[in-house]
Amino acid sequence: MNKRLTIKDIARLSGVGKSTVSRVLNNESGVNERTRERVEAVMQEQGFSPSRSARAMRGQSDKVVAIIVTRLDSLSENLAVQTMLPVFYAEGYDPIMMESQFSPALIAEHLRMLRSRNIDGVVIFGFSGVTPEMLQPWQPSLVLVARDASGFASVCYDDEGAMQLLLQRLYDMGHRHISFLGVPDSDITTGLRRHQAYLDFCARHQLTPHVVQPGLTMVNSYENFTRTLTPDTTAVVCGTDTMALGAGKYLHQHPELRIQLASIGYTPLIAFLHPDLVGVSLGYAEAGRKAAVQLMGQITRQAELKQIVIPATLN
Amino acid sequence: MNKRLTIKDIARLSGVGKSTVSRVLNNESGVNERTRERVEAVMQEQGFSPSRSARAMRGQSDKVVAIIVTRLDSLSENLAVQTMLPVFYAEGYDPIMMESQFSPALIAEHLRMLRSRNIDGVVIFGFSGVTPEMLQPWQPSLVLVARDASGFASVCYDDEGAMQLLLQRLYDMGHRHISFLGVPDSDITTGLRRHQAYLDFCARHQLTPHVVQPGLTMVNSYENFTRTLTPDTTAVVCGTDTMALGAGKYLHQHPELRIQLASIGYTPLIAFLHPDLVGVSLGYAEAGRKAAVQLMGQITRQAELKQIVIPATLN
DNA sequence: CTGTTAGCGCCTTCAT
DNA sequence: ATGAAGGCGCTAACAG
Repeated sequence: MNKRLTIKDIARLSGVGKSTVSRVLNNESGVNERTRERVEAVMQEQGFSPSRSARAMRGQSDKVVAIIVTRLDSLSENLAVQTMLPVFYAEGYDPIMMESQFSPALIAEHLRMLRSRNIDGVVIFGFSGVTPEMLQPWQPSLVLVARDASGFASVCYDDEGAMQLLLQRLYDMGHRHISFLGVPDSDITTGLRRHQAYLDFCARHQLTPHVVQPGLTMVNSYENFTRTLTPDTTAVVCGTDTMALGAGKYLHQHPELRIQLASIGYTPLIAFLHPDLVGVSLGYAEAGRKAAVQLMGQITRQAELKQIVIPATLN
Repeated sequence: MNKRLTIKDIARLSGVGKSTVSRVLNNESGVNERTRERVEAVMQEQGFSPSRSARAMRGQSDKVVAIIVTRLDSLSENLAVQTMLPVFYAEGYDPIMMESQFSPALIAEHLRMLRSRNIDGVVIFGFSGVTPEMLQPWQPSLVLVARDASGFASVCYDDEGAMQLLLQRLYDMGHRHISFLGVPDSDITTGLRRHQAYLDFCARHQLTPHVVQPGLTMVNSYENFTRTLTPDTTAVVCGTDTMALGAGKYLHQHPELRIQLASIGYTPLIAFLHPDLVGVSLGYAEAGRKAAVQLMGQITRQAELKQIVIPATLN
């Protein structure tokens, strides 16, 4: 590892002082155009890049942000992270990743190590169990995704809107007996909110609700699918695409049942396996981008702590 | 943001000199036990943690490694990354993530920015297109996953072994006419190697091979499934679990075909949708852990550049 | 406009 | 066993 060159070297090589090099580096005004060009040329040809640690020490920030996902193999979160990375890199920030595994204790531990690590900001994918108290110290430099909490910046999905979109479409298709196969209410967003939106729609349109909330896995959904069926049922809305997969398997095995399936969450897999399922997309990519931009705003420009809602779209 | 305390503060608070605090911090020998305890107590109660940037500048490393995945939403890579993260954190290294999107150009660009960023090491998930030349500068502090290259440390899956395992099982079940539905040979590992292993097995057991390699997507596999069928065919091995999903959809739609499905790659989803598919696991979790340990070894202990192969296991 | 001079927080001789 | 002093690469006053 030959020693990297420093601004001092660049200064010497281009016959100027260190500070001038520093000014060029930071695009500061007040540098002779000729000098600037000369210095930049030298930096180019030497492939010079300033030491982050040194800059970090002088200023305050390491230019590092953390992204805490619930699980690395969560498809929806991945789609969001995918769009945040470029935003962070574009602003010169390094994103480090951590997994919370749905454990508040782990979140707390991670946040502790992040503080000692002098991180600039955090994006946290929320879940039932993260309390505002534990996030408090990070409030100014934190963006919550998929959950909201008063006083915190957040990017949320429009659960009500998504369910509304789905049901309206089914209604327009002529369905009047639509069952709900969802996640238990213990999960605020994927469970309670979607459940509630379903009930609301039914009330508004004088439909008789029929609800089953067996759990959140494919197996839960598969094994309890029959419970969603009344003699009149013509359509079933699933709370998540995972549940739709469970329901879909049942329907594949019972082709005689002519039930229209619908679900919140539309993945390539679902589209492939169940082409005529009615799905809404929650806008993960959009959410990721917005969250990253919001965090950058908070960190670099003291932007206000907005609570953003991503609109859902029918597929 | 109240300014963090420094070793100077700790020194003052515990009535010793900066250097003593530094020694305690680094567990250096030659410090009076009493003094050490006192200093440690103060650090504890003040919740002190040294500035990484300052240490980094003072010659040590930033303790940052990069993980370059092909795509964040690759399930197999996620499973591997999942096990590497804890290893890195345990050694005090921060893992930053990047996506190559199967683009050699992107890899090159990332590596360039990583060098300027003064990263300590890199894990790269390989794919056809990454050439040893572009990796050369990182050779001592690089671990390749899913590909190998002479002179580089790597952690690979046992494609031949996996295929062998699969075919042997089918053979033991009595199948003598087994078709291969795989990825094109342009992909060295998931395509060529598995294809070759299939041919080898057929030759050894005097079976007539029947090969179809339409592409790597579910749709490719679904639309070309019939081409795998000869009048005698009783089983089909799929090169990847993705292809198995395509084949599985076709079979679900044609229950009259009694074809035994098998595939390399065994996911919870496959297990759920096709319980009687014969699958082998490539050992992603194991691979991730090994890769991380190997990289740490190279960085902190100049460990030799081993080429590790993870054994496949039948499910 | 540009060079000089101080440090930032830490580690490392070198004295004590 | 411990403290004082110097310097890592950079930025931010302050002079010229």
